Amino acid sequence: MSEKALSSSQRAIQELRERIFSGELSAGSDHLESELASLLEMSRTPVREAVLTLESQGLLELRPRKGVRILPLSPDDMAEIYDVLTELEGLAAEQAALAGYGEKDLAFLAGAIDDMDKAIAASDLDAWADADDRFHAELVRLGRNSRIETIVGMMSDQVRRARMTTLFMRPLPTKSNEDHRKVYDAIRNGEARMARETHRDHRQHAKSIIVELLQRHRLKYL
Amino acid sequence: MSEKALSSSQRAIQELRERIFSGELSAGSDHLESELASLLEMSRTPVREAVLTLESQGLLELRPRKGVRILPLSPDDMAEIYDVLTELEGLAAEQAALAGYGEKDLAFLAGAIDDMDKAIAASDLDAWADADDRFHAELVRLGRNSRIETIVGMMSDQVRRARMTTLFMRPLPTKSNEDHRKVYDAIRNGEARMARETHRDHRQHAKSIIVELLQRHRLKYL
DNA sequence: ACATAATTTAATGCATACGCAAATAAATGC
DNA sequence: GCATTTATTTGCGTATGCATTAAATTATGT
Repeated sequence: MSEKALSSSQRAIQELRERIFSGELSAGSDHLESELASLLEMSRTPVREAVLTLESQGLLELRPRKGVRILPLSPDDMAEIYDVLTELEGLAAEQAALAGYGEKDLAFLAGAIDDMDKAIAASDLDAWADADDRFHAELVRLGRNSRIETIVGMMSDQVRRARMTTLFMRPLPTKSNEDHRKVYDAIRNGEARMARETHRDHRQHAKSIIVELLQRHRLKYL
Repeated sequence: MSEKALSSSQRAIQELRERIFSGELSAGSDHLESELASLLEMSRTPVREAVLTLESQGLLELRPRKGVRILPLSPDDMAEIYDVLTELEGLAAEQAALAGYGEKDLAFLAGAIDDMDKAIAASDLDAWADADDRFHAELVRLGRNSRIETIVGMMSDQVRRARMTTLFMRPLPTKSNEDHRKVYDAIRNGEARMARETHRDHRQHAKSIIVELLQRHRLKYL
């Protein structure tokens, strides 16, 4: 078997991430290093390293003597993040279109789109969100820019927790998949400009929906 | 006086950065944690923290038992980074134009442009690079997206060392400032699309010059 | 009673120590 | 002489303890 004995700091990163996404460590809450250490049943050292890493990824903030604060996201933060995603994924879509991928290369992307259809048919929002993540991650991968992959990954993480909430507040994203298919087709046909602009519009649309939703519900922070 | 006693890990980050940019820690070189610790005259703990931070910023890489490697940049890396800068600064320029800044708000930006002119007149490339940095940093600041500021800062750091080399290999960037002024004017006049596209072209032009320069000189890594 | 100073508390930043695992060198077998 | 095994070294990951310093609390003077 491939039993991978991962180090304590790796485990700390992983477990803290999970607990942040699940909401067990809720946005805005403060936690002492020693508290997290005993929670994860390890010493402060690996926790500290994990916390530094997660800070650089924008998930939390170190406030000396106050503890580690899980960063809340305001509507403005969401807008910022979606703007970054719009630009970088837009470029990725363009580059993917220019790469001249064949059907086989795009099979995974197509699969994610199909999965989203299925999830919508089954009204399974978690499955939809999962497939949506795969679509966006794969799109960026096809763009072949490792920096963009990293940045988009970080930004996606930051909105993951907040999206959980908003996902259940809005109607089923049935129209969303039309956009995805348009992006797919543009990439498949090498229409770079079309791929970029279609995806841009898609993301900007998502941004406005979410930001308005948050503001309408007076959710100052998530 | 404002003597700010900064912590050892802060100092480690700062000093390591300086030594990376100066080339004292050259690209591709490996260094043991203990080696860096004695270099900075502190224990391994703060260097370790600094090294983790710098790794997340893309300046170096941790290779267990091999030491920390100062990351070299290939022409492809430069292309990746410039693509990211193009997109995000382009958006920043657009947003800055939409913000409706007055002359006072843009004074710092104008100052940087003037400094570049002076530097070129004096053939002072270091001063030019410095003013160019200020221009780009200020542009991004005016775009009012803290994530973009952070990312652009990181990407600029990554190319800083490499740019030192290329700067002295190419002709004086006299034309460059025409672009800067066009961007300035577009922002000043609220011409969002113009601001974005002018700046995009500017960055893409810089990208092609540098990448071709590196390839022509067969510089595989910097 | 209020403001300020002194004292205590407690969380962090850092140094140090140690065990493990990987890399290297030495030794043994064929 | 080469390969394989065993010993040795060495760098890293983690734990732990202490020093530092910011915050909280109490004390003191007006």
